[in-house]
Amino acid sequence: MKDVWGALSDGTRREILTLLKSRPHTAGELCDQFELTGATVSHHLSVLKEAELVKTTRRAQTIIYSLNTAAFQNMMKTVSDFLK
Amino acid sequence: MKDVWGALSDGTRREILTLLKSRPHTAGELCDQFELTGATVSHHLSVLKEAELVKTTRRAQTIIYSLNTAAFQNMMKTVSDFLK
DNA sequence: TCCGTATTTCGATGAAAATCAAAATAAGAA
DNA sequence: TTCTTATTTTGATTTTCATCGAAATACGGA
Repeated sequence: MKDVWGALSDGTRREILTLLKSRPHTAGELCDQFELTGATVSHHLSVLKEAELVKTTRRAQTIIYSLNTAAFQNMMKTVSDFLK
Repeated sequence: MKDVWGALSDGTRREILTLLKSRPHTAGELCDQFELTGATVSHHLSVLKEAELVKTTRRAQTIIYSLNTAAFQNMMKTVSDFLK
């Protein structure tokens, strides 16, 4: 049950977000970018999903992950409000 | 060797930053706000310092911690650039 | 120099998180 | 329904992190 800060604290998860920035990816495509097992990448994806930093849609057997830009906007607002 | 995201992933450290938002505090004053030992709070302060989220000045025996607002600005810029 | 206060560093411990291999689930095709 | 592919879940292991008590350091005052 991770919040957005916890989700961002891991380097692999930040790399995943960077990949998703260019375009949506399937779980398998993301997997291929790392020297990690599918189980591990799937775990990171679930943390990102829990924090609502990514969204998913299913197409046949594949699950497509994409950025939830709203979450980033919220984060910026949080930081911006903090500084006031 | 924690970065800004790692530093923000801990709730106690975020509370420390909130306290520092109102005014600078000595290490001892910050300590008094938590049910944690001085050693533990000192550890959290060192993580925040490493991430450059706080600055310190020494006055006699006491060390005064204050927010480094520039780091927050940088963070906002990073997130903002990411979304472009 | 010796003492007291403030803070940090060290070494150990328990809890949380990352990771893997293997089993389970989901969906479409044969 | 059985097979294949894509992905997740489970259970175990390893690694990282928060935490503590005790020892060490830094500084100013007597």
